[in-house]
Amino acid sequence: MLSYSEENHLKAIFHLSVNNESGVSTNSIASKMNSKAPSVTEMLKKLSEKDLVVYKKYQGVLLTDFGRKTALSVIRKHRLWEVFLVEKLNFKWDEVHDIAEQLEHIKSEKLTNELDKFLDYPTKDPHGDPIPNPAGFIKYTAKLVLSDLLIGETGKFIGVKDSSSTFLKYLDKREISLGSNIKVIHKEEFDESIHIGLVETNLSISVKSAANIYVTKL
Amino acid sequence: MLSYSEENHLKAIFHLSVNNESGVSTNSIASKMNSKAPSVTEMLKKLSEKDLVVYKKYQGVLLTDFGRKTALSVIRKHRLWEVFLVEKLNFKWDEVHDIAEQLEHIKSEKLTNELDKFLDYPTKDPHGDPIPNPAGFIKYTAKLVLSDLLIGETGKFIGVKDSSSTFLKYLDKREISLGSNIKVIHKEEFDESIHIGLVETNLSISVKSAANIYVTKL
DNA sequence: AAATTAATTTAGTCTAGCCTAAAAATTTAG
DNA sequence: CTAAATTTTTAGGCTAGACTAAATTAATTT
Repeated sequence: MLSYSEENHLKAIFHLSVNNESGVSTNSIASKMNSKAPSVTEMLKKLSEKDLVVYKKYQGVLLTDFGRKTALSVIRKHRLWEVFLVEKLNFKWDEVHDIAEQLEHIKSEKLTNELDKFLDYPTKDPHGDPIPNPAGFIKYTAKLVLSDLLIGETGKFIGVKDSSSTFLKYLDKREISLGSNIKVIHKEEFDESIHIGLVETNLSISVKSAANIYVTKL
Repeated sequence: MLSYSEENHLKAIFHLSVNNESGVSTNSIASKMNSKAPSVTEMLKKLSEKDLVVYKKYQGVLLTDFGRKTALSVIRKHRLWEVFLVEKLNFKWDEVHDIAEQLEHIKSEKLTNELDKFLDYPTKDPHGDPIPNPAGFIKYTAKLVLSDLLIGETGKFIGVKDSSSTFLKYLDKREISLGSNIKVIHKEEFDESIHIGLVETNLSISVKSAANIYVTKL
């Protein structure tokens, strides 16, 4: 039985592994966990004891298959609960993260699988992130960021990179929502802002925003 | 922000207060919590600091209004989640307790209230226990135990005193379920067993069981 | 390649929550 | 109304998980 802290560390390592095939650093984990390096070192020793990670001093850390599966089970729960909150309890996509952070630690396989069934086996959470299946398999969708589209190209908005409540609320205000088809009309050289067409309406957003919006080319 | 342990102690004190208007003993709390007296003493000091209980050494403990409200908020969540598990996720009434023990600590008033709405404002949990309203008000129903009914009297089964999974499964097997109308046909003097009529069918149960079934006289 | 800088680990401390054993207070009984 | 029994509290210890400060290892720079 893993503690919340152990599960959270596994999750952090999982997310950091995406860009760090060779090993995740102690500091990067500490920064993601809002803790300090010595706390992480101590935890890595414990996770290593339990065969959840492969850890050698000063060498960074990587998940074992078992650790990866465990992390994915937590992520699965997190994302299923997010769907539940939005689909069934009228939450907005910017309100669900903190509650899902709590719910993801509830221990009951039956609960997770019944929830999955109740939600009719969703494949994406409210931010467009894929939901792992019970075996820990994740179906990744090819994606690029909006700012990578060229003028004249159109993409379908399929996810956010920055899922901060601030950014999500901003997207709401601009009426840019998951599933929208976005066409790049023009790129302003001066301030690098990007003029986009949203089905019918045109609007302009910053490169920073555009770099946080995942799209698939149409 | 209260810890799980603090919330659990408040809940235990609340439940024990029902039969102990004058003050709940350290040992009784320890036994309900599956812990030891010194751990309870320590916790009582902390809860007292936070004005959740009134505690004087060697004198037993009672909840303050604030403590009572806090306990009821936890109980409310516990029972709402139980309803959710049974009504929406196909759980049986004997499977929900342990999961609700985890879910009851999730912190989000909005979540609780939206869940309440989603479940259409249930007033009882799957074991017949009343669900406190958001203000912490509980509507108690007059009830007596089945073994208190006299021969010839009929009662409606409205709750269980012993909600152990063993007993609940036993009731399932005997096909005695919440809402059944139960008529006492005969009481066996020899072994004190009670013959009851369940709408049409007649069956016999032990006094022990009958003392764990709450009914209202019809 | 040595020296400086940065990252990581070790050492030692703290708090929450639990425990056992011993002491103190209260209750019960003779 | 004392003496024994019971209950409760205190004292002291343990573990998990966090921290700061110091030491060590690795990486970078000159």
